[in-house]
Amino acid sequence: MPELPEVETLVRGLRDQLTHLRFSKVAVNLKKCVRESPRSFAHFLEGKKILLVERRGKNIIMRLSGGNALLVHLRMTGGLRVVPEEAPLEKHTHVVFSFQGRPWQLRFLDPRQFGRMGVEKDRGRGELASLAALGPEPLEISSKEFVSLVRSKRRSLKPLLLDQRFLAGVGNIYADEALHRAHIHPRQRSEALERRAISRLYRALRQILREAIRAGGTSVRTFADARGSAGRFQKFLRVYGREGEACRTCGEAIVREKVGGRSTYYCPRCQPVPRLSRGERSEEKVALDRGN
DNA sequence: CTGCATGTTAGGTT
DNA sequence: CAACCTAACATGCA
Repeated sequence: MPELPEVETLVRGLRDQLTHLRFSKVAVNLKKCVRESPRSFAHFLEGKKILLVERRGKNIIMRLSGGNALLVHLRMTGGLRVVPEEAPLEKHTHVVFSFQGRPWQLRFLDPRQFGRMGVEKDRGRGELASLAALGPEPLEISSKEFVSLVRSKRRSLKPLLLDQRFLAGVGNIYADEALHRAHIHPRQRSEALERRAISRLYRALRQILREAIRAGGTSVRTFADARGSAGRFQKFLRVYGREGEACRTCGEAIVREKVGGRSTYYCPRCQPVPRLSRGERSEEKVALDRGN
């Protein structure tokens, strides 16, 4: 499940191998992966040069000449690999890019077929319309901005962290890991979070993301970098996927629970249930008095 | 066989 | 409008 650190890992590998290359042939085997018709997609790209490879949230952006860009979103199980052209086509290979003067290919694989790509022209200053709604990058936003951003919302923290309009790039794994490191319960309401706790979350989130990038991402199921190597951050996960196992901080059993419709792992001792504010307590009391 | 997992979006409700 | 909920997508795995 590629989130910010996995996409960043992939982008770094692609940047090394693809910058300055020119597409020679683009073959689309599965129509729905590509926003345009396979013909116009391939025709558009063939002959174009890759100027830069970058990341925005969980999106991969390959900048081409004339303000054009190839955008790729891996969703849940998508992957990009650079392989020798003679390598046998792996199952679920849906798009194959070849390059002028290079004996290897870039291949897009995706067992679940949720990943999407498309070409797009920017609206000036490199701004891409399909990325306009994304929130700030967690590794670029300042602590001050983060505090006011959290304060501007009235939601539980877990679904808030997963909302790409709030912050770009955080997914289920790193949301849980950051909340655990910051000692904050996933159901804690953003509007009731004190400044010190918001700062803790800010630091925890950034630390986790940086460490995960350094480890080459987390490979829980399928993630691999551009050369096909797995990440190493799964060894450092403290809560994600560890239901029933001992918390590495306090020994308590890690709990799994749905929050905002998503599986959420946390330590009930390190991340205590948020204390209700005065107003919420009285509402609770009214509900109890009504016989709930 | 059943149900569940992931990320996103669309659609509807509160 | 903001927040929230559910379904849909396709496949592999327990």
